[in-house]
Amino acid sequence: MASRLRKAGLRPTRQRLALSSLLFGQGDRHVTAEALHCEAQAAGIELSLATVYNTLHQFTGAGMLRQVTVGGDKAYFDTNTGDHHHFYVDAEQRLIDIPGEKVEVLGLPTPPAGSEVERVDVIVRIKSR
Amino acid sequence: MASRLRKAGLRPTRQRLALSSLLFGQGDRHVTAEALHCEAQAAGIELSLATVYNTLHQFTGAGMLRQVTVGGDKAYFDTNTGDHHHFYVDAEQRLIDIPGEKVEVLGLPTPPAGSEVERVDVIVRIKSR
DNA sequence: CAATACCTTAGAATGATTCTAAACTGAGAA
DNA sequence: TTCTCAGTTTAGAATCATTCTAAGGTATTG
Repeated sequence: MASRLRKAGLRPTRQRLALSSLLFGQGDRHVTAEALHCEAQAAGIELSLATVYNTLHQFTGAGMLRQVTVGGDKAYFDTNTGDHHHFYVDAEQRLIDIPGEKVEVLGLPTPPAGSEVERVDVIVRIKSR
Repeated sequence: MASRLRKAGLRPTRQRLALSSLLFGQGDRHVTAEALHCEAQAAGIELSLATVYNTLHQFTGAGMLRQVTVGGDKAYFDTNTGDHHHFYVDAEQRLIDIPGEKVEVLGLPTPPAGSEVERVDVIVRIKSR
């Protein structure tokens, strides 16, 4: 775990190690800063909300997380950085992964001259019937 | 213009008429509340920012606008409510429409039991090369 | 162990958006 | 026309996620 941080140029501090294990110790997760902070506190880890924000951004910069934007008021961080998309359950403000291999987006125009595609996000907004 | 508002169950007030003409008087537009407010002021229309927010939401509720979420800190409102997608130019925080007819999203899994698809948003994030 | 560059943090600051409560106004009734 | 009232507007306060500041810790290297 520490080596993973070192490889990213980040010192393996107590706080970063703790957040790493919360984030990457289980399967794929979608967390908000606030939620992760609560979870850490509940696990007996003392750290400030600012540190959670810092860490999430540093991990994102290092490619260990991806930020997902769905439009609620909060930002989500996804531990799955591979090619995939999302269902978004509006009523519960919850994200569900959609594996990327199966999905294909056809017919996109070429981007404006001088620019290139960085990423294609597909968000399927769903509501209960 | 007034009839359009009446049809939506909204009184055609001075403020709503003015914002309507700014929004729908030209081609398709992507605006933020702040930007629309500035534009109105520049056009000599006195109204409060709160009214701009109220109006944008009412128009959205009436299906005259669609809210687009790209993840900056502001919300965008799109006068094009038809089937289409977006390029998002991160560096300029600017949206560009992608006509919907050409684009096809294949292979999406069926949504979780009891829920149904409300909308599929495709956002192509582009950066300058 | 000492030096130092990197980290963490409490609390303040920011900025978009929403809320509140009071004043205003369109539209139908009288 | 005037009255009435539900629907509107609004200034300013309040909220809330997020970022900033500056002061105090802590890995790491020599």
